[in-house]
Amino acid sequence: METTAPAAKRTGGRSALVLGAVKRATEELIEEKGRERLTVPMIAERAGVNPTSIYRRWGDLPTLINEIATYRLDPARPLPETGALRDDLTGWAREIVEHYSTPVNAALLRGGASVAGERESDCLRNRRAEATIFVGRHPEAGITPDQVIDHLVAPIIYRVIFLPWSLDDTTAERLVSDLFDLPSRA
Amino acid sequence: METTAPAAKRTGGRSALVLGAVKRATEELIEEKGRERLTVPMIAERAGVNPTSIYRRWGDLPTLINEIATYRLDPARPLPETGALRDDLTGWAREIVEHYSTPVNAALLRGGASVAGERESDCLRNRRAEATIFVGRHPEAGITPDQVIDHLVAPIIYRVIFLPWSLDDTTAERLVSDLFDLPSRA
DNA sequence: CAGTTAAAGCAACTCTATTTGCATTAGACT
DNA sequence: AGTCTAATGCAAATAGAGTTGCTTTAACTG
Repeated sequence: METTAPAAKRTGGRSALVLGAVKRATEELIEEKGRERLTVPMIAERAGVNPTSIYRRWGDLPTLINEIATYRLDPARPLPETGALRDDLTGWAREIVEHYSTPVNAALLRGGASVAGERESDCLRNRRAEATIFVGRHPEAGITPDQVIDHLVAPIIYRVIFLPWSLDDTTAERLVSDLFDLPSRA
Repeated sequence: METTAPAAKRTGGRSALVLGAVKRATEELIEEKGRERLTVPMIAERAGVNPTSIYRRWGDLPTLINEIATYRLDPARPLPETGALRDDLTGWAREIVEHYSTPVNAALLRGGASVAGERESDCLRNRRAEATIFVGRHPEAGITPDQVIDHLVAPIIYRVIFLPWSLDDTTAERLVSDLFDLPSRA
């Protein structure tokens, strides 16, 4: 039986080159033309690769886009660890805002959005994992991963997608501030 | 010169029928197949309309989807007006959650997301207008439209798009509660 | 209740995405 | 090195999207 992944047999050399070229080409083109005007042959040409190779590897464009969107922000990068939850989250949120301020990444996110829900393709699942790490370090703060998602990640992502012009380098701090300081109101 | 809009000349009768049929067909199909596998000819067939008519009216699929996504939640519907901001927002948020719990509307939203940013196609602009009305009625609460967007609308939309299974009928209240009650923390 | 013409239909055509079978290249393993 | 075969390339075939010119229908106007 093969519950264990089929495991790609050839990962280096030419295959890796193609992979990289396709990835790069997709990123460039999605930024230039946007998700809606992107096609597989277009990517293939830019990558100097045969379209067939793309179809055979990924099956279709949505799959390709989703894969790239998911792993763009390195899941292995170091996370802020200042000792204070608020500072950790501020640094982290800043990084996310900055990341998605790049047109490439914003475009990829929108592409990811259009295929989300259909499969297990939540290209932001890594963000949730990271949020969990942060709050786990400071249980005394009484903040839940869900709250971080709802009040920090969600607003950023929402604005990236629908109101990109509204993002600036004060956004992260403002949101963290809301998260911690929203006073009780009558 | 025609800087002034061409202005549609025929709005009733057959035109209206086509419009309705196309709208309905698009909604059905985007739910069935998802944004990515939707095509104009497909819609035309389901609607019993000639593809040409769609191309000529809307130009392309993204435009069509965006238009439908924008006006799905009737902008003229009555808004909650209980006298208390918190209750208004709770009712409103509930309505939004319920709206997007329908697969059709969720799919349309994702479709809207994939074309957002590229044009003035913020299919959620009406939500912002509504938020402004609510906080405008209760300036004493000290809540801004931006905060409503960030902490109420954004989390809902985020979950609709990426984590649809996480929405339930407690979501709206939870978010409003966070918005009002998030205690100050160290 | 005509006349005008916007909007829809139709059909042939173009263009481009996607598929498929086969040949070629080159990773991985011995 | 040599073998096996996964992965790519190539090219022809298919399919379906989108375009265009023209015809027909029927919504508005007077």
